[in-house]
Amino acid sequence: MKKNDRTDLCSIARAIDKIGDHWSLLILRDLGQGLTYFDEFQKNLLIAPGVLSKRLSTLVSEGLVRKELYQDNPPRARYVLTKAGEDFLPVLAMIMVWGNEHSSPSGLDTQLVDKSTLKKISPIVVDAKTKEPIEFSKLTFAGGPANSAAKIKVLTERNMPLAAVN
Amino acid sequence: MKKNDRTDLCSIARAIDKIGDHWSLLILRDLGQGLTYFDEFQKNLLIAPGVLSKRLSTLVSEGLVRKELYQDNPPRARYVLTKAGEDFLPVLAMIMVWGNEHSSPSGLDTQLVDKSTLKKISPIVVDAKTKEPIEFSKLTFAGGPANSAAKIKVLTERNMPLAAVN
DNA sequence: CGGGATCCACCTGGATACTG
DNA sequence: CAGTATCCAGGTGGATCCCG
Repeated sequence: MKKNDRTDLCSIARAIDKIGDHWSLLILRDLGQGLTYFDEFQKNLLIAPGVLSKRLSTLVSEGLVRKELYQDNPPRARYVLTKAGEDFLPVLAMIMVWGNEHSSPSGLDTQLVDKSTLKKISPIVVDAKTKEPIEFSKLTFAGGPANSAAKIKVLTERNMPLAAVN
Repeated sequence: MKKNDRTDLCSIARAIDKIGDHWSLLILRDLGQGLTYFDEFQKNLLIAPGVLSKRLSTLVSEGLVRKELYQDNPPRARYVLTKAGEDFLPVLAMIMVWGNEHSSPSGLDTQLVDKSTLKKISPIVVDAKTKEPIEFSKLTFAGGPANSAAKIKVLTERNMPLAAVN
């Protein structure tokens, strides 16, 4: 896929262009579990060091990960999630839910738990206002105030709403 | 990445192996918006036909999409989401939320709206029981009843919980 | 309209070795 | 420990043409 091609059209496409890579998603998952050192990622993911290095620096430059040098000589670093990185964890949580439902033939092997109580958390997506579970069959993605000219063209051709009403 | 490598370890990794591809995610997004014909995807995504064909059949074989022949001669088909495919829309919704927050430099151009009222929906992830927003900093991913031997090894080495408590 | 078949350039990951 | 450097194979996407 040619990067930066449709990045002006849709925040979903932009987000996918930024983090929609297998390795990046798995690294973010591990960061969310508290892994911090280059070596830990490499051992856990069985990823080639060069690839890991590139993925980490991409995540850093995209603002999802912060690299902290905790020692100068020799240089040692740890990686932690930024706010933007933490904000991505709900996506991973819903991926987990989908995987548990539709891609776990031998049973449940991944759960979200409270660190201190170890109680299980079951994430669901609701509307912020009503707290009602969202029925996706009744919804659609629309444009917004900042529609680009190209997006307005696409939406109009497809007879889709240009923005939400109040 | 070698496919089917760590697929026995974690439902997140399995899910990502199944649908964590740029094109597949964008196709699912379009399906969620009601696009149905090969041609529509191709025009909207500017994707090479061969690639689109492969992605669609992968999605079909993975059970997220159903291919319906609505005409025999010449053969014509439409593509629609299955239950598993619809269940993936919450993931896309949270990707949209992240993109709107962290990857929309020129403003809001993608929103989730009710098809009939055009009112805006704001998706958030909450715990199914308490309906409280999830604080991801307090959580971690744990194992589950169906942990494989390999996963038990990893969790133990990292001193992580093997499963949730009740 | 709904794709299948080809061809090719390139990119990317894997493996391995090495270094401060 | 924390990467960088190198090399290589092959997979993948884009482009194009074609067909019922």
